[in-house]
Amino acid sequence: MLQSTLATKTSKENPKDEHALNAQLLVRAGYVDKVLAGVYAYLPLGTIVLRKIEQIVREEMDRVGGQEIFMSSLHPKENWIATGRWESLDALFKLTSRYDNEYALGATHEEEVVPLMGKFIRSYRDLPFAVYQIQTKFRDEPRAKSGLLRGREFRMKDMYSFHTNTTDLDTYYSRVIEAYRAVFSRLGLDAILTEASGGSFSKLSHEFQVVTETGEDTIFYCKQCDKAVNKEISDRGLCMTCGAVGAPLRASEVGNIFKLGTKYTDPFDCSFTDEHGASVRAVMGCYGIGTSRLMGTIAEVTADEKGLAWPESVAPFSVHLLALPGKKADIAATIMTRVRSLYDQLTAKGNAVLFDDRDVSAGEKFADSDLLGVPLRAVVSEKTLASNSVEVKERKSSDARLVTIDQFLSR
RNA sequence: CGGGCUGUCGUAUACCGGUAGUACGCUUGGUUUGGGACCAAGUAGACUGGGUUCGAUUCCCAGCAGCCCGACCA
Repeated sequence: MLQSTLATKTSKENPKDEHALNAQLLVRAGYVDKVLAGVYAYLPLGTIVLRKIEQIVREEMDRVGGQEIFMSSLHPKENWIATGRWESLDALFKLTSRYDNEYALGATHEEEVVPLMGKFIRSYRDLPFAVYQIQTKFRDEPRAKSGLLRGREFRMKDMYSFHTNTTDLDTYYSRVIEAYRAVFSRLGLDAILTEASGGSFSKLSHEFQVVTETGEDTIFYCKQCDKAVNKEISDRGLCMTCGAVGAPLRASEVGNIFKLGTKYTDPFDCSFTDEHGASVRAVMGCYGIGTSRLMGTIAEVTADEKGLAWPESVAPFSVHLLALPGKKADIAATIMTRVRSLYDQLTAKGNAVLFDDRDVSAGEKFADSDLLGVPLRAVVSEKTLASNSVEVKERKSSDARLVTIDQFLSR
């Protein structure tokens, strides 16, 4: 799109109410805007990035047989009473209507998905299956912090699998681990499989952790096993596999998976009839990925002192085209004609191009380009046109090179 | 939820118990144009509620909001 028509602008100043790098850069570059502590609005650029992240997650969940659904955010109180979490989950947002009815805002969806899918679980022939959704979650966090890494309203993919027995759950659980690896790999992240506490869900769980100082978790990483253990279950940092002492690292948890067993099928009596005619409780697993936290984490770990630097897979555009028309009116007109034509051709070939056609200084265009973090920058000026070229530079590289327009178009 | 810090033009900041200044932004005009250009003019501000005081943006109290540390959490 044309940068002159982009609905947002960049800012030179860091917002004073943001301390975390991801939030400072995302706000300055106009990807998001803070609404409340831990609550952000997604602007045009941020919406594209979030959507690209969620599409990658969606594709990998589909690949392991997940069926996408979309549950409600407004929940009946009774479901949360049934599991005891109306009282025990401190972070649950509760609200009272003008008719004095009480509701919960969805902090997670076990209380919804079990009664919902339980309506269709009758026979062992109906199992296994997995359903997932990508949705906004609400958690009344006592302390929102670190920009997009810990919000009170945030985006999450949550998948729930239903099985006839724990062996079948174990098999599927392993497949999801591989699906998660694929997600993080496509997002350009090095996510470490980490053994962790199951919290209120189960004895143990697995997390995927991305190493960053802004992260809230401390993990002990074992190089030999390429695995880690969360400090919450191992104060001494011993590897759960080989027993070696791991290196302590700060990390951001971008995924978390649990074997729930019958913890949630019990209270809702979610059962099926087995081959022998007996009624058996269904067994569950649940699998979360915080997609808005992922956006913050990617921003955080890829940024440099000049700004954001998105990996191609989630970047809002693949090419940032800068026109530097210069001061001579006749030459400037020629340059703008040529660069508009180049923009049209790139777009026609399916490139997502951000075209800086604004009438601002070259320095401002370069600075904005670095801040926005589009993976490839292409500059057209009097100099480059003299050799019928564009100057190309990867955001993460400091070397620019001249490439002929034909080569650039056929890259 | 405990502890600490902070609330001033759109943004970032300064000063002050006596009519609030600077920079950026924005508007207009002119000069500029390969790393956030320059000149001129204009634009716009003290979180809310109490209290002290002749007078409060400044001091005190409360509320609200934000940030940081801790506890908690995807």
